[in-house]
Parts: sequence; structure tokens; C-alpha cells
Amino acid sequence: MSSVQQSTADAPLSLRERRRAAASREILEAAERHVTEQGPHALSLRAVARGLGMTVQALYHYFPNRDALVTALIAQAYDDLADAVQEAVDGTPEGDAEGDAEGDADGDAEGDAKVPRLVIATEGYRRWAIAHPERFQLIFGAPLRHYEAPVEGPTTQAMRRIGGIFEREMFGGFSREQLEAADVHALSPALRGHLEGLPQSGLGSLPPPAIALLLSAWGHMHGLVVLEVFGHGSFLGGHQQEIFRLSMRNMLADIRRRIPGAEAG
Amino acid sequence: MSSVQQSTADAPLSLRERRRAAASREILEAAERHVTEQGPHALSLRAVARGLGMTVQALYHYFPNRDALVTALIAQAYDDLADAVQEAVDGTPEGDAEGDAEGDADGDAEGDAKVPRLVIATEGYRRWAIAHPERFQLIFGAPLRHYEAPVEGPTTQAMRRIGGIFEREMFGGFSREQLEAADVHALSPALRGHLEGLPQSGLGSLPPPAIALLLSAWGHMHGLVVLEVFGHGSFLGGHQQEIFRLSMRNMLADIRRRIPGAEAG
DNA sequence: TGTACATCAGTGAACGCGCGTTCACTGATGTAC
DNA sequence: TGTACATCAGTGAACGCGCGTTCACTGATGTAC
Repeated sequence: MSSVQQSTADAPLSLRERRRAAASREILEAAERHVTEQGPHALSLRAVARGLGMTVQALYHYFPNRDALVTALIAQAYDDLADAVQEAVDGTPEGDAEGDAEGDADGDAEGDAKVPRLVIATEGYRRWAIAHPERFQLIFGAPLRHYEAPVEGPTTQAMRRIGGIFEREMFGGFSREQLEAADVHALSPALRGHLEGLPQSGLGSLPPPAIALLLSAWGHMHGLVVLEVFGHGSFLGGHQQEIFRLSMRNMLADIRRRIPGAEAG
Repeated sequence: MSSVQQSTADAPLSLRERRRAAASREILEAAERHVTEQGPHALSLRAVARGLGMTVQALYHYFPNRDALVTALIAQAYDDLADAVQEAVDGTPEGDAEGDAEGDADGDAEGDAKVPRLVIATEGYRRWAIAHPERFQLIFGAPLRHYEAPVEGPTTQAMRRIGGIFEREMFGGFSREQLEAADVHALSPALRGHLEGLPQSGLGSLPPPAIALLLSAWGHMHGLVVLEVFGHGSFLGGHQQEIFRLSMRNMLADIRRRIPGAEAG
């Protein structure tokens, strides 16, 4: 499906194959550039071709049609977002980070403050979204006209990667029993059953109350980022980063408070 | 600016004026219909005209160009969303509602349960978004290509209306002192100052810690809705309403717990 | 090492489409006297 | 009440544009013998 393909055997790629892969990559980069500069909805094959100094028709040697190019772009964006979250966490020691991970100009001096790695992770999410608003829009803004996301694929895989990171940082030190006993409003038996039936490779490995907490937290983080990226927080001026961090810290503390035997975060 | 206009004096509208206003409304409705059926990005003057059995050029008697039509549509959507939240709250007695405000087919029997009006309000927000995903997308999905939102206007006014409702339901019973003493992570002096400087007609009337809680809560609600509406929660099957309610209840309880002297929600 | 052949990246020309916008007009409706 | 005039909603024709996609082709690159 993707045009950046491996040779079917594990044999090293031939010169032709490597060139082809390079050309595909170049096209994808040009398309990314175009999305970044003009927004996702201005993306057209002709514009991409123009950006490369090629004719449109040449693109058809690499992507069967426009949708295929968009699909590749979306998959790439998901992956990059997951990478950004991963890197944010990796760049932070096991415990908590020092306060000033971002170093804003306006002095939101977090005096009291180690920053928990979960918060660092959410800040990675936010930072990527702000740095790449058009690509974030490509993923989360709305389904593109005439484009239907494949149900299972690199997309859901990247989401699971992010989910895995949050899960680790959120529930890392706790036993199954503790998580099972988390104090959340009652789940209906039907919901409980559904959550238990989720794939073990993903959320299904957690007790239902923990899944509920994780989903809620994801929504919380995502919502703040979405509002900011799409311009609905501009009345906060340069303080959006601080509000975000504050919210995420409160969120983490609230979650901890709901798990029996946890010291508040 | 808008084409549905009042006569400049308060004199009753003439026949001509009323007809003109009716025609404008009809155009707006046709445009709305088109957005609903084809998505915001498929909105074209020609399509709207077709839907009305008119020629395109006639529309130029009512809207100077495409952008003006889109602007009117956006303003209308904001207003309808605010109305939906308002109506959800109005339909609920002062205290809390009985559990089954929505009445899903799948039995998420909320046995324990009066539903706080704040939760009812957020469910109004969610319900409108799900009932009108394309119009929700029009507002929050992403800025439309070539469309710049006016900084102040019906848009921000509708947001303030919603904010006011949430504020009342969230902080209604508390004194300024209680809200000022709310237990949130420390706000920097700069942020504190900025929040205190917000317009008194809106958020500025609240103590900074309460503003922080409100914004965080808005993001929380919005994020869960956005993920659901844009299809990122489909793995939850029919249980998204229950997860949402659960999250909002937890959220309210967490907020209450942060205000001194409040009984937990 | 040289030759014949296959592969395939890229081009030129063309298609039919829907779009926003402008212009000059017609004809019905409403207003002033 | 009747007539002359102004208003203005709507039309027909046309503009130039960018789009995705198809087709038949050229010419360079790589492969088999």
C-alpha cells in the first residue's frame, strides 16, 4: 500500500529500489511542506508536483491517487506525534524533571517544582501540536473530505504507542489490585465487560477503572491542546503553557488521589 | 454586516424588508443543510444556490461573497451550541436531575444517581456536537481555508454565554473567599495578573484559581467530545456516553474537593 | 565485454469538472405625487 | 385612484482558475545472455 516499500525478501535494496524509495520520500516531504504552508485542505497533487519541479503525472508512478498520498501523510503525522511524546519522556530521568522543561520567556517560574514525567509527556504532545498545527489538524481536525481512515493500521498503532506511554507514567508504580480498586463513579456491567474485552496488547491489559481514568485524562489533555491550537485560547496571551502545565499537574494529583495507597502527586 | 438586518429605526419592517430577511434566512438554512450533508469544506455558493433552485448570482444580492456566508453560518452555529447548553440546564430542576437524562438503549443504569446540573450542561454540549458534527467541525474543527475569525463578535459572545453557564453550575454556591482559596498548583504572578485583567463581564469576575479550574474543565469536556465526534473513540462502541458522564462526574468531584468547605460532589 | 531487451521515471496534451465572481439585462414590486 | 418612476430580486452568458485523472509517448537506466 505505502510506496516506500521493503524488497519482499530481506535482500538489500537494489539501486533502482533505493532511488524509488528516495523519490517517494521526497514527494512525501514536499507534500508535508505544502500542508504546513497552505493547510491540509489546500493539499493537491498539482501543488506538490509544482513544489518538486515535476509534472503531476509523474506522481502517479508513486501514489495511485490523491487519497493514497493523504493516507501516507496521515500515517506519518501520527508516527511523528508518537515519537515526540516518546522523546519528551526519554529526555527526562526516571523520577521527575526539573521545573523548566520548556523555558518560556514569560517567567512562569514553577518554584515548587519537579515536573512529573506524565506531565512532561503531555507537554510533548502539546508542543508537537503547536509546532505542527496543520499536521495536527490533519490528524485530529476533522476527517478530510472523501477520506476514510482505515479501521486498523499505523494510525491506531501510533495511538497505542502514546497510550502505552501515558499508561506507564500514570499507573507505573501500582498493582492490579490498587488500580482495580480505584475510586471512580460506578461502571455499568456492560461497560465493564466491554473494557475488559479490549485487546490485551493495548488498554485491555488494565482494570476497567484505570481505563476510564486514562481515557478521561487523554480527553483532558487533548481538549486543552485542541482549544489552544485552533485559536480558542488566545485570550490567555502567552500563558497557555502555564495553564496547561497547571491543569495537567492537577489532573495527575486527582488521579493519584483516586488510587488507594498512592501518595498525592 | 449580516444580511438579516433590522430596519435602522425601530419602525416595523416593511414588506420588502421582511421578504428580504426571509430570503436571507432561507439561504442560510440551505447552506446549513449543505454543510450538514456534505461537510463544511464542500460548502460552495453554487451548491447552496442549486439547493434553492436559484442561480448563483442571486446570492450576491444577500451576501457580498462566500466568506460572508460562512461567517454567518459560524455565528449561527456558535449560537445554537450555546442554546443547546442553556436548554439542557433549563430543562433540569435547580438541584440535580434524575439519572437517565439521555435514555440510551444500552443499559448504563446509573443506579446511584442524581446527575448534577453541571454534568447535564456538559452533556448538552456533547449532545449538540454529536447531533451536528459538521457544524461542530465548522466551529472547532479548524479554521476554514481563507477565513479569519473576527476577534470580537457573536462568536466570543456565545462562548461567554456557555462559560457563564458552567461558571454558575460549578461555583454557584461558593463565596469569593472560598474560590480564591481553591487548592490548585501555584499560579505565577504574571498569570495571576493576566487572569485578573480579563473582562469583568466574563471570566474576569472570578478569582484566578477558579478561572484556572474552569478553563481546565472546559478543555476536559471539549477534548472528550472532540475525540468522540471525530471518530477517535469508536473502539468504545456504544459506551461513549457513559464514559463521558463518568468523566464529568469525576471531574466535578475533583473540582469540589479543591474548594475548601465544599462537600464532595 | 558487448549487445539486445525490459523496465520505468518522466513528459506533453488533453478531458471534463466545479468553483467564485462580474456584467448587462429583465421584469415584478413598491413608492411618490 | 391612476400614473410615472425607483428599487431590487433574479437571470443568461461569460471569465479564468485549479483540480484529478488518463493516454500515448520518450529516453535513460538496469538486466540477461
